Amino acid sequence: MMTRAHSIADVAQAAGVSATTVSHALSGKRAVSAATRQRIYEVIDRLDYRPNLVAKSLRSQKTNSVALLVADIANPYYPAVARAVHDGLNSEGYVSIIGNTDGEAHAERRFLQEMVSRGVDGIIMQPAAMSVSEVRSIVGRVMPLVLIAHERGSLLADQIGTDDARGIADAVRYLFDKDLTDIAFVSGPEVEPLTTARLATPGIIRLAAVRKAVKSCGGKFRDNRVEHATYTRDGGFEAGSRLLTAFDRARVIMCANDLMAFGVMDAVRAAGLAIPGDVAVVGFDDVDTANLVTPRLTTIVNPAAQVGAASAATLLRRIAAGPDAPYERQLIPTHLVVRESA
Amino acid sequence: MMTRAHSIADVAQAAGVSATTVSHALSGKRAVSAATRQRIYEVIDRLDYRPNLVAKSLRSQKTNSVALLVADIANPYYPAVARAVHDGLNSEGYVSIIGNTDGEAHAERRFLQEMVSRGVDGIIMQPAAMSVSEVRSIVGRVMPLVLIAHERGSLLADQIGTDDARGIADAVRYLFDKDLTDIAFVSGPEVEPLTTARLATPGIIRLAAVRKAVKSCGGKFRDNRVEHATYTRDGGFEAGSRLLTAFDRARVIMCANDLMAFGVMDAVRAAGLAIPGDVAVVGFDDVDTANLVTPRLTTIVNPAAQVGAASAATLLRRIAAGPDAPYERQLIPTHLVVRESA
DNA sequence: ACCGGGACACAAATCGATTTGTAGGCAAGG
DNA sequence: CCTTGCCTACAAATCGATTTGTGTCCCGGT
Repeated sequence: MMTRAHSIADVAQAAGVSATTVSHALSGKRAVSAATRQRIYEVIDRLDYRPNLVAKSLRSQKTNSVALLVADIANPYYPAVARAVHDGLNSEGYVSIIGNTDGEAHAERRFLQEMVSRGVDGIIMQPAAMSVSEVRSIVGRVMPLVLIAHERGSLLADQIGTDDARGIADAVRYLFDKDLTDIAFVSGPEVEPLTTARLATPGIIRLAAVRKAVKSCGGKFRDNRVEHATYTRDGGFEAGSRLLTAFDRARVIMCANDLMAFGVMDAVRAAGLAIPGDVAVVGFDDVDTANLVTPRLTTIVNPAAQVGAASAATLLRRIAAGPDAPYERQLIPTHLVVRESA
Repeated sequence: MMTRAHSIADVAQAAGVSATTVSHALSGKRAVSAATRQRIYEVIDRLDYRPNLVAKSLRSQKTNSVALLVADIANPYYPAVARAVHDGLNSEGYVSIIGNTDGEAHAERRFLQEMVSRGVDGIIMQPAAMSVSEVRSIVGRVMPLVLIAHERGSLLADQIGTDDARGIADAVRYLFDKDLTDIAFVSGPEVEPLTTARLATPGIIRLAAVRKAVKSCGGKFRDNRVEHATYTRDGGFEAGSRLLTAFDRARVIMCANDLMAFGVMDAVRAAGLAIPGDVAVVGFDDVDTANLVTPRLTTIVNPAAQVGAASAATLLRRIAAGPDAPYERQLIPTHLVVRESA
């Protein structure tokens, strides 16, 4: 027999009071006599009554849920972000609905639509294929929205980004101190000329940071030292191979992420060269694995957990402050961690 | 000015019809004349109307959402599971609410309660601290529930497990072929005697499988070759060190997971020994990193994506079939992948 | 001319909670 | 003795959609 869950009306009837009184007993918004409250609690226990949050949400126009949109939760970087977001919001009573977009615009759009329809109280998103203004046009002006992004222009949402330039400046200075001044860089896939709409990719941002850091150290960055590749170990292997077979082979290679750095290390070994003796390698992100490979990877710490925590905290502030408070932009610092590969 | 989102009533008014007609035009449950439908669609476009899914859920008693409860999404194993679950359910219109329990009973209980109150249509859970019957007592008999677990006893829910014994048998046979018959095993933390209520831990299950495999290969498993440790790299390091400093030092070490295997490899190196020349090491899980360490780790593939996909598929079947269909139990095979460490 | 049956649209009930208006009972104060 | 006000509890409206019952109009068949 399909006994449906009990409703507040069942409780009211069993306790010999009205639903109103039960509601007030639970919420405390109006006084209920001690005797009545006692009776209600007993009935609730006995029937194992649990309030229907869907009904509550409909009435209160608040779902206590937020959406987290990332490219791919199975990537090494996102789980730490997701975990921190989860913890930050959970303690305030929010649950997280997670969406994987694979960086595809239509998936991002579909998810945003769906989340708006579901009435989430806020959205944390790493936009991959959509412009900020397009995101806003879907979610509306008042939806609390935190972007995990590097956007420079005018703000249409709160933003949490990482200060990639800082860690990169550290790294470049460190390399210069070791007299490794002719730095090569493995960036992300080549991308169509930046429209104002689109966000810059990590590869582009980090390349620019290297350029600037080299210059400010008094060095000279050579454009033929840049290789483009996919953000994978294979991409790194190919880019690394090209940098090593050139007539004037690279002696220091920095990479836009750790996965590529692992591929570069493969390429160096395949060329029969030593790390860091012949070629020094520096990564970016400091995924768990960076500390496990041999030699252990010198890299720049990209603090995923901090990004997640800051995103959650900012979203909560936005929900509390309303849509008219000025947008926040926060930069999480990055820093170099020296291990064995450079 | 705070312009609230449009409701079906707004659409009806603007189109000069009743809300009923708009609903029927959208759902197709009853006929609506072509002209009227056309007009309604235009208004919907113009107002950018999107149905409120909370209201829909209240009426239909279906939220098109499922909960995924794991110990820690930031662990290396779960993201792949989560991703597969997400994909399997998303294509059927479900969203996933994710909960991290850290393996703590009270967090598991709290989350289950919350998800029931939120009216999720199903739950996929890796129980860590709760017994199955306790889980059932919270979620109720009719809630579609898929457990990612190894439970042997009577079924109270659908179960997806991995056939750890199979990959372990492969591995043991492989080692015996190389004449490595005196196998040591690094298991998980020592645990109080099993109550019938509690589920067996991976460490216990895998240790038992090794014992059995050794016996069926005609070998003899020695109990002093077992070390207990936490499922971490540090745990593996300590357990490995103990196995190596013993008078009769181990020459083959299998581990309950890859992280421990990495720690064991550290210990072997710290002892100045070669892998696999002096000591062969075998892991379990095949996390991404297993293929990145030096030497590359020989391990047993624990197919997280398959587990996730099977969980999602099973949950969908359960939702379709209702609570009275017999429970399913599915074992995902594991297999050995030979690389360099053994 | 009458009846049967589509086709089409609307009103009202429903899902389960919250919130507001109101009313009865009782005590204190003028 | 009557007013004022507090305490307590209930009835009804509300959130936004779906679903069912009902009614009207119009066409074709006899």
